[in-house]
Amino acid sequence: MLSHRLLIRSGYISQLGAGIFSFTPIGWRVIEKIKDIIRSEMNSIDCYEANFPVIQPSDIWEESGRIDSFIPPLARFTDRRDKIMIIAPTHEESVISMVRSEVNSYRDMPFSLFHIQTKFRDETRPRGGLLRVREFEMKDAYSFHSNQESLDEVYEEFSKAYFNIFNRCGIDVIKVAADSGAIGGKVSSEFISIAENGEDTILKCDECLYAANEEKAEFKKIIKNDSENFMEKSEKETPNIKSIQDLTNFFSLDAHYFIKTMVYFSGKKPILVSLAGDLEVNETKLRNLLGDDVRLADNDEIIQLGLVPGFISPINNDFDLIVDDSINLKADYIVGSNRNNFHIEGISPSKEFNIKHYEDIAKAKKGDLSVDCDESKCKGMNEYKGIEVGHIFKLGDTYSQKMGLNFSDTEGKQKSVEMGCYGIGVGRLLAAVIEANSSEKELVLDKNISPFQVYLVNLNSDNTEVKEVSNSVYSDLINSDYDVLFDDRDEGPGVKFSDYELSGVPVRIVISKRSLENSEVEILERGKEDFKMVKIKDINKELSKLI
RNA sequence: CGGGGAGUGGCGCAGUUUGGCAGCGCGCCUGGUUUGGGACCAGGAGGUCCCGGGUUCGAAUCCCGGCUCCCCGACCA
Repeated sequence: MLSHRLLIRSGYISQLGAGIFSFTPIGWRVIEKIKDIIRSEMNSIDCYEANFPVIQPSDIWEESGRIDSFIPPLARFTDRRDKIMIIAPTHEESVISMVRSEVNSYRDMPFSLFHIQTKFRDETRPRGGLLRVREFEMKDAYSFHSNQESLDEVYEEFSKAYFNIFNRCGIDVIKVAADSGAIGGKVSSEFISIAENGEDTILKCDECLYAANEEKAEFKKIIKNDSENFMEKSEKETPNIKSIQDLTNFFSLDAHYFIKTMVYFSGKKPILVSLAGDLEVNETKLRNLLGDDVRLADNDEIIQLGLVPGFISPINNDFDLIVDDSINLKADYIVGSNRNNFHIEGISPSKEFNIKHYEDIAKAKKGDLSVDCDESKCKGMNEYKGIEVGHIFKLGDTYSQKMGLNFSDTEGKQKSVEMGCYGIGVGRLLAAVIEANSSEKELVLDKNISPFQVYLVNLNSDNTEVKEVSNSVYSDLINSDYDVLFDDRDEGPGVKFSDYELSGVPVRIVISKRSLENSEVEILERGKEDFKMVKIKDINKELSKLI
C-alpha cells in the first residue's frame, strides 16, 4: 500500500504490533493539524469538545446490551477489584451516561458534543498501514434531539461540515448510503475517498447521483412477468448441469427464469436463501435480517443436511426459506429438484414455497439501475473502489431507550432522546490523503496539513557565507511565524532533496554558494518543475503568495 | 478462524538442506577527502541467532512445544 510505504519511509510512523503504530514528531504534527481542522469545523456547527474515557466499567455496556454482541468482541481486562473493564471501541455508552443526568426537558436540546479519542477494536486482520488498524484515534460526535426533524437538520449540518473537513485536508469525497453495522441505527452515510486500492466498493449512478456502498445498494431488479406462466410442472433431466450459466444455455432462457438457492448457517441453524438466477446474495443484507452470525455452508455441510449441491431445491424440505424480492411469487420458475441431475420447471413460489422472509437480500452490481434511477435517462451504476474516511448515523432512540436517556416533551410526557453520531478516523484520513495525492517518490500533503510550511535546505554547509545566511534566513522565517524545517545536515544535495520529497512539506528553499552569488535563494513549490530565484530580502513577500 | 511465509547487530538480508569460530549490504562512531540528485578512503563499535525444552562432545542449523509479525482468504467501523 502506497501510503503505508510512504508513511514508513518518511518517518511519520513506526509499527509496534499488528495494527498498532506510534507516531514520530513529524507524523504527529500532521495528525495535530488534521485534528485542528476537525475542531474548527465542529466549532462552526456549535458542536462542543468534551472527553470520554478509554477504559470503561462494563456496566454501561451491559445496559446497552452490547457487552457480548459488539463485533469485533470487546477487549477487556479485570481490575484489582475483579471488576471487568472495557477498552472502548466507540463511545455511545459513555456519552449517554454523562448526558442523561443533565437532559430533562425538550428545552435542553438540541446540542452536540465531540471528542477525539483513542479507540481499540480487535480487528481480525489489520492491514494497509494506517488504513485498518486496531488502536486508532477517532473524532466522534454525538447529537441529541427532542424530535426527528431536529436530528435530520443537524445530520445535514454535520454532512456539510464533513465535506469541509475533507476538502481542507486536500481530498474529494463522495457521500454514499451505507449499512450501519455494529453501531446500529436506521440511516447512515459514509464519506468515501475514491482510491484504486480502497477496501470499500461503491456503486454510483453518474446521471441521477444515487450512490451507495455495495453492502447497502438497492437496485431495480429484472422480475419475471406473471403472464409468463407457460410451464407445466415437471422434472427435467439436466445431466451435470449445475450452474445458472449452464442452465441458461441448456434451456435457452435468461438467468432470471431460474431460482438459485443457497445454503447458509445462522449460528447452527441452516437456512435456505432463494433469489433470481441472475443475482448474488448480499451477505450484509442477509446478516441484517438474521443476525451477525451468518455464513455460507460448505459442500460437506450441504451434503450432511441431505441436500444435493448444484441441485438444491427450495421446496420439499423443512428448512427456513428466505426469498429475495427479485422473485415474482405468482410466476413460474425452474428450480433445483434436490435430486442429482434433475431440475423442476413450472414451480410457482406462492403455491409451493414455505416462505419465512420475503425481502431484498441481493447484491447490486455494476450496470444495474439504482432505485432512484430514471430508466429513460440513467445508464446504470458505475463501480468505484474507495476508502471510508467518515461515517455518520441517525441512531434514533435505539440507545437512549436501552439506557434510559429520556426527557419531558412540551406536554410533560416522557420520551426517548433522538440521537445522531458522527465519526472520522484521523489516521485513516491521513492515509487516504496520501493515497489520493502522492507517488512512490513523493509524499504530497496539502499545505493545510503539512508538518511544516517550509523546508529550508542549505547546500555547501561548510561554507561560511552559506552557513551565516541560512542561519539568519531561518531566524527571520521563524520570527515571521513560519513553521520551518531547517535541513542543515552535512549531507550532499541528493540526500537532502530526496528527504525533502518524502517530507510532505509544500515549499522548498535552497541556499547555496551558487544562489548566493546574486544574493538569492531558490524557492520551489511542490508539484512545480522549476524553482524561482528570489532575492533574500524578498523571501517573505514570495512566501506570502504561496502559503 | 483457514491457507501460505518469516523471526540472525538500528534497518534489509545470507548462513539452516549436509550440526563445527556469527557473516554481508546499508546505517552508526573516529579521522580525512568530497559537496547541485541518495559520494569516497582508512580505522572502529555493535549480536540473549524470537522464547522454552530436548538430542549431541558441540545447535542459528536437528526434534517437540509456544510466542510474534507479514501476505491471501473469511470477517469487519
